[in-house]
Amino acid sequence: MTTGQNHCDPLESLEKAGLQKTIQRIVVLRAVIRADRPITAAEIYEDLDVAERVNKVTVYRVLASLEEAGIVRGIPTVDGMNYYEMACSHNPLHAHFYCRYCRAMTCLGPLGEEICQNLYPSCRHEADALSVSITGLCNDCRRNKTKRKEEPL
Amino acid sequence: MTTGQNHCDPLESLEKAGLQKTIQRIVVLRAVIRADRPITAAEIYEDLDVAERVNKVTVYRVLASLEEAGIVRGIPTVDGMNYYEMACSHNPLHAHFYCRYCRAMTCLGPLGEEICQNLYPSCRHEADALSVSITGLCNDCRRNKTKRKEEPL
DNA sequence: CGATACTTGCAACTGAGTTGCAAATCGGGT
DNA sequence: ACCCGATTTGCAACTCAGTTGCAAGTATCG
Repeated sequence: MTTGQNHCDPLESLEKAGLQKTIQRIVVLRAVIRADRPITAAEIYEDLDVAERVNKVTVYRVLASLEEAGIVRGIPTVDGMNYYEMACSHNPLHAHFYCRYCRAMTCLGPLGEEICQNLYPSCRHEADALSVSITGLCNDCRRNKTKRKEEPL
Repeated sequence: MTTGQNHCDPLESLEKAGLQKTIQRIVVLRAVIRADRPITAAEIYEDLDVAERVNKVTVYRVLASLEEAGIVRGIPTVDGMNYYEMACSHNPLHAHFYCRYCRAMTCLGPLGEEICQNLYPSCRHEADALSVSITGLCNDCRRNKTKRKEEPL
């Protein structure tokens, strides 16, 4: 589940959301699209080359406005970091895998209709987000288990 | 899903886990049991009366050792806070509801067998935790929507 | 182009959680 | 019951993701 995000056009998304089309928003949005997997604000900031430098604070603010506009989606992890992905690229109801060692987050694909049907009714509140996350060791980290010096979180 | 945690005995749990039975660990463990819903380290610290004062740092360290020993279970939220609940009180696979306004977390009950069966196989990694969390407004906060001055996160 | 509302960058701050280290406590062996 | 090494605690200082206030800059609309 790591393909097909490139049909999301930054300018078009901002237009539709009624947000001003600033360079900073376009740069951040492009970084999220380019990543093609959920990434953190810090990763976005570090991945920007000198030409498209954007202040770290701005990255946070842009992500917040993009999330509020429904353009990106935030995903929290066990260690309190927030990851962002394009909202347009998936069904809002899908599961993620988070490696507690290398801290990479991958998408496991959309949840089946039956699963969602089963989860929501049990909730007698006004729900607006459903997040399923599986934590553990990814294949790479598991393979390198014996070579590692430090311990996972 | 807020009952039946009191059968977890602090001393017995520590004994079984092979952890030293210090006052601090017992005090923190009692606070988690007393809460009868997932609570944060800060809440635990504030809920302690003068007689059972434990340093804030110790609360974090105790929770970490209790989690590692499998006595309590940590649950992350969208705003990066960690909630803890007794591991013995539920099936490890259950869903939580988190109110993005009052930040109270409640348990929605265990996930059905079919749901878990559906989620795990899609994951080709070494999974050790499955967390399902539904975020939104709880009934109290929804009811008071019109009265509120500040906005939810 | 010019007015106005929104956005950015900077610096200083917040708040959850961590770390280093000396003092206190636990618990197994005698 | 007491001693000693191993573990745990408290304190203070730190880290680090994320936020805030504010002045300067920029987008958009007429």
